[in-house]
Amino acid sequence: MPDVGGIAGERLRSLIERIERLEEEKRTLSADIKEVYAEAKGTGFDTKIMRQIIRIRRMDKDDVDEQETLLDIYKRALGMLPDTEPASAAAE
Amino acid sequence: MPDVGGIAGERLRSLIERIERLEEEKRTLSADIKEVYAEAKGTGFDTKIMRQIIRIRRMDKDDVDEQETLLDIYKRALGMLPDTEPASAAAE
Amino acid sequence: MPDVGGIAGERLRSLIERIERLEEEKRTLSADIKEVYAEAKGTGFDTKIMRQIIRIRRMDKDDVDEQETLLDIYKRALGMLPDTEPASAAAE
Amino acid sequence: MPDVGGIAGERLRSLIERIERLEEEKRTLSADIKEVYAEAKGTGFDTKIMRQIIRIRRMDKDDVDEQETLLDIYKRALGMLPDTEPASAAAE
DNA sequence: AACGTTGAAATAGTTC
DNA sequence: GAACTATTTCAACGTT
Repeated sequence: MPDVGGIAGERLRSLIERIERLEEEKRTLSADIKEVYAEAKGTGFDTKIMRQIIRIRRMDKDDVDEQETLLDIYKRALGMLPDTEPASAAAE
Repeated sequence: MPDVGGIAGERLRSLIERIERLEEEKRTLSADIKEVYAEAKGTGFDTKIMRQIIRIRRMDKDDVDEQETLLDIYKRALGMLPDTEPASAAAE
Repeated sequence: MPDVGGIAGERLRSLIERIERLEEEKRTLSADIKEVYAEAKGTGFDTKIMRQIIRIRRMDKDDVDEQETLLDIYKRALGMLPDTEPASAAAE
Repeated sequence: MPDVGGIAGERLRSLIERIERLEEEKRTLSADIKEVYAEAKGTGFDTKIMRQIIRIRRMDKDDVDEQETLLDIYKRALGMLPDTEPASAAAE
């Protein structure tokens, strides 16, 4: 650690508090998700199956994302995209 | 599932999309947190220790007071506390 | 898997059976614990509180000393501890 | 709770210590299982697959057990077993 | 007996 | 790629 108790202490505190805030937001979202599942269950849906569906869709999406990344690489190699911009900027 | 393909299908889709949106937000926050840790590391801090501090602070914050009263009765019965002092006095 | 159907098959079976035996023993112990709780409940004790006490005693026993030294440095930097005292002195 | 600090205290302590001993044994078994998995991994086996196999075998066994229970019920209904004894007399 | 809650197990992700 | 940590999932338990 660079320094104890001085400026570094303040810096560390700031970093930690930023993380704690972000984690708090994550926890809120987790609670929201839990609520939606509870609502779904109350309506008669099987949440275990829902979880599976969501997992599958996420994996499918990852595959698609991966494909798109590859596609961009090829496009760029072919001069179909500018060299300096990220691929996702193309949709802006 | 209450009904397949009709209104229930729409309802299910809606629930799943809500969850997916919330999970996407969570992923964004996770990425943010990761960034802060990377920044901290770049400044020379030990991220492993930082994680421990954050964990400890979180546990400290957890409110256990409401059940301590009952617990004290049992602890006292077990000799884990003196008969005459309140629980919180034990650490003084 | 290193080899299918030959020696590896026997090896695999042996490993799996060892695990299954250990898990069976675990299940027996869980049943024993459940019995003790049932007995306690029959005698008039509040098993929920008992579980809490057991959890607390387990946590108390956990050894965290080795990492406290490093932690103290950081905690001090965060103002969570006085500059001059060791961490362990705070509980004295 | 029946009584605080007197005989009940001793009784409670005894119950808790019995549970703690059983839980300690459980923890030992868990560690043993972990070791076996580590050994398996070291030999080149895929532990994730192993876990699946063990789960499947356990479920199959549960099915068999359930079948046997049903079988007993039918047997009893048919007078092939005495009315007053449970099928698994060994558990008495 | 269904519900929510909690604790353990498994998996995924991250770091070294 | 191996170990550790964090997250997620699954099962058990008490409760209503």
